[in-house]
Amino acid sequence: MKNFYITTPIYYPSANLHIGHAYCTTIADAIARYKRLAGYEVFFLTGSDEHGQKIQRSAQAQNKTPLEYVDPIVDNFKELWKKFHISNDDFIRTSEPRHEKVVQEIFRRIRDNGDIYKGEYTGLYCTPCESYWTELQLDENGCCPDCHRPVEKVSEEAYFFKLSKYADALLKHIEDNPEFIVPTSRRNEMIQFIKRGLEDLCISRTSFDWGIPVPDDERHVIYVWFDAVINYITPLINSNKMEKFWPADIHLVGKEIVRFHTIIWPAMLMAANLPLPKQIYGHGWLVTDGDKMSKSKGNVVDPVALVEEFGADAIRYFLLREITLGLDGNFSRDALIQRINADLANDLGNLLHRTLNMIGKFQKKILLPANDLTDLDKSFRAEAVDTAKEFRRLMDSVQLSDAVKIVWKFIGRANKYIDETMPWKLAKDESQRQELANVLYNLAESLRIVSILISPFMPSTALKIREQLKVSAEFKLDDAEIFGQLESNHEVGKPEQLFPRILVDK
RNA sequence: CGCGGGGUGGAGCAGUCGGUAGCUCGUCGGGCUCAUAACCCGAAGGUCAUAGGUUCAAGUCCUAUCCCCGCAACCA
Repeated sequence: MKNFYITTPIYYPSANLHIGHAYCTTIADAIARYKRLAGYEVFFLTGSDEHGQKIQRSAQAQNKTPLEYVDPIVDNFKELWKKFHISNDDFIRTSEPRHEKVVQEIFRRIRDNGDIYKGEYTGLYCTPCESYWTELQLDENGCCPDCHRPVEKVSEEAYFFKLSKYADALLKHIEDNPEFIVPTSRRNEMIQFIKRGLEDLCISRTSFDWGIPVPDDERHVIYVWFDAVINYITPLINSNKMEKFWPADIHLVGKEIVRFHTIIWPAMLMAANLPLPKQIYGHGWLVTDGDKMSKSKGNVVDPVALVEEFGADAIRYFLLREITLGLDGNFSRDALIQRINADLANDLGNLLHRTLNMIGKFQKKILLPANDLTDLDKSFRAEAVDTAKEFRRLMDSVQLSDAVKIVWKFIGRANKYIDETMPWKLAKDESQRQELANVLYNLAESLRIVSILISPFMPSTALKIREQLKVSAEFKLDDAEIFGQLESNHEVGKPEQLFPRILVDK
C-alpha cells in the first residue's frame, strides 16, 4: 500500500478563522481525498498552535487561563472543519501533553547534538506591552508599534539554535531538489533569503510562561515557532506511523510562512537527524478587491456564514476552481454566486436533472443495453475516459484548478452531446429506440464518472449524484477510467435539484 | 540600489519548452424544447504596462523605465 502524508499549518486561536484558513484546509482536504480515491493510505493532519505571549495576554484580559481562553476557539475550529467536510485524520493541539513531550524530546536531541546553546538575547523591549520588537517593526518615531511608547534595549539570557550552521546544507538541498519548494517564485525568494546569510535563531523566552518549558531549565519557555513546526511529527513519532508517513509528502502553507517551513523546520530536522519533508507548497492569499484580508481593515469573510448560506460544496468548488494554486486570488460574493449559478446549477445540476428526467420519461427510469454505437457515441465515450485519465495526471501534479476545469469541460461536452443527439426526437421515432437507449446510457455513465471525479472537491454532491443514479457510495478512481460499469436494466432515481439557482436582485 | 510577485478584450483570470493570443462571465444574433428562464451554435471586442534589444519567430528570453501588491524572523 502506498502512503501519503499531508498537513495544513496549525492555526493560531487568537480569534475565529476566516475564509483564508478555510481555503488552505480545503485544498489539503481535496488532495487527501484524491489520494485516498487513488488507493493511498493517507494521513491528513491539521490543528491549532496555541502557545505564545499573544494568547497569554488575551486570556489575562478576560481573566481566564490561556487554556480556558483557547478551548472554545479551538472547538470552533473543529466545528468549522466539520461544516466544510474536512476529512482530517487527526487534530493536533500544541497544548496537548503528547506534543509537549515530543517538543522536549526534539529539543533535547538537538541540544545533545550541540546545536543549541545558551546566549544573550538583545532586543528592543516595550515594558508596558511586555514585547520585543525588531528595528523594522517600530513605528515611524522608533516607538512600539502597538502603544507608541518608547522602547529600550534589553538583554536576557536565552537559548539559541545554530541555524547559521545549516545555511549551506539548506541551500544545497533546495537547489538539488526543485520540487522541495513550490511554486518557483517562493523557491527563488528562499534562495535569496539564505544567500543573504542566516543568523542563529533565538528559541526561548523568559518574559512569559505560556509555552513548553525548556527541558532542565524551566524558567524558559520554547519559542512558538520551534514548538509549532514540531506538530507535524507529534502524532507519528514513537509509533509505526513514523515509518509509514514520515517524511511528509506535502506541507501546505500560506506564502507568508514558507520561510519557517523551508528554512527553520528543515534545519531543525537536520539537527535532529530526521529526514526532510518532500515538498512545501506555498499557496497564495484570498484578497478582496486586491486588498489583503485583515481584521483591522474589516474586510474578513466569515466562512461559517458562507457555508450556512451556500453550502460547503459550493464554497469548496469556488475556492478550488477560481483560484490558481500558488497565486493570490480574488474572493467576492458576486463571483461566488456566478460560479454557483453557471457551473453548479446550470451545467452540472441541470445535466443530471435533464438526463434523469429523460430516462424517466422515455424509458421508465430503466437503462437499456447499449448496442450499435454511432461514431459520435463512441467518441463521446472516449472523451469521458480521456477526461478521467487527464484528471489523474493533473491531480498527481497538484494542479487542482486545472483538474476541476477539465471535468467541467467534459460536463459541457455532455450537454452538447444531448443537443447533438436530440433524445426527445429519438423518443418519437420507434425505429430510433436503440439509439435513444445508447444516448441515455452514455449520459448516465458519464454522470457516474463525473461523480467520482468531483468527489475530492465536492464530497457530498458526489454522493447526491450517486444516490440519484442509484449507484453505490463506495468507489475508486479506477472506476472512473472504465466506461460501461452501469448494468443494463439498472433503474435510476428521480431527478432532484443539486444546486438551486441563486437569484440576485440588481 | 533589501527581497519577491504582478501589469493580457468590458470584468475576473490562464498561458508549460519562444512557434497562428485562450478560458469563464458579460454583450449582440441565431437554434432547441428533455431540463433549474436552463442547454447548444455563431459574432463583436486585445498594438499582452512602456521603450529598446536577442531571434527566422517574443505575452514568453535580456536591459531600462512606470504603476500595483506582498515580505522583512509571531498573519492561511
